[in-house]
Amino acid sequence: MDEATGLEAMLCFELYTASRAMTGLYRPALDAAGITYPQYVALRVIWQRGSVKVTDLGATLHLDSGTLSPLLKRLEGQNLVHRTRGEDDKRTVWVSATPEGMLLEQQLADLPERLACALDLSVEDFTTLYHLLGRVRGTATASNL
Amino acid sequence: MDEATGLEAMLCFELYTASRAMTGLYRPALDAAGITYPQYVALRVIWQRGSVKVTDLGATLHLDSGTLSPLLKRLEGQNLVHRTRGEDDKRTVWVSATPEGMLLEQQLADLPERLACALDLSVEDFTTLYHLLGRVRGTATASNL
DNA sequence: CACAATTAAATTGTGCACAACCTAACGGTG
DNA sequence: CACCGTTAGGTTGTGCACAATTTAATTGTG
Repeated sequence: MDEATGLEAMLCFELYTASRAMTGLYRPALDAAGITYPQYVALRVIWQRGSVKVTDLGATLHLDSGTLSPLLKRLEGQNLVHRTRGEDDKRTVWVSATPEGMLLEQQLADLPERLACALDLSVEDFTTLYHLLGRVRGTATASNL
Repeated sequence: MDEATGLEAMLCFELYTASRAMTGLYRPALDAAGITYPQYVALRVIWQRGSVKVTDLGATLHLDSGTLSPLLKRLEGQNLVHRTRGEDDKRTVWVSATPEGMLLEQQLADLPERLACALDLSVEDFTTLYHLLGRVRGTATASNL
């Protein structure tokens, strides 16, 4: 259909570009808040759970400590989160939002809904896409070729 | 459904994780070939078109020179591509595959089909997902909130 | 209790994504 | 021809993604 690129049939490429386009949609609002998209999704988990172990955060976001350690350090540097070693198990680090970090939750509360609307998908298409993506992630994660 | 994360309703997060899971599926084969996923998609365009201007490559992949310049430099360092300044317009740089780079095309020829099968999606689901992703990318790229 | 195996984070190193800036080349107009 | 605005790539700097290694704390077993 389009000009020949050798990429037509690659679902992976569509995922790759759609994902980047979508985070680009979040960028203006997140820039204004002074955070990045990965920082934002980490904050959402922290907001929701109150206090999270780094391991659990990583399991939820599918990110390892190599990504999360510096990311959380930057959030801590901005006074958005607080980190403390576990008292029972001193290996674990608990992350929670500071008062300043909690303020951000209110400021960004309408963001996902607002941007989902900007996509101009029907509820059916949105739901279909959402579930197919979940299936792809599940299968791809489970696969060990 | 899952444990509460504050991420349930975020299509963007599903895209973000599904995309990373999918490129992870490509990783073993690409590691064996000595290239990364972004290098692979760039090579696919180069294989298809024979010779490409950096600008056109960037338009196809939705990447700018800040990403492509070092990426192509690394591919050139591996003797997979060759870069030459345009004769008519010396600002443009043409990229093409070396013989060694062309060999890779054969070696990786069955990759997308093989991995698409690993996803275990019906043809209908695959097509639906593919087109919805295209719509999302199009809308998200066009939006300027 | 001592010690090996495991686990949690952090660190290091490579490469991508993207913004901001820079330089060279081109193209048109006076 | 000289100048100005535009275009093509490259460079720099920040932050993420991920593999591999390191360190410290914990757990299990003899």
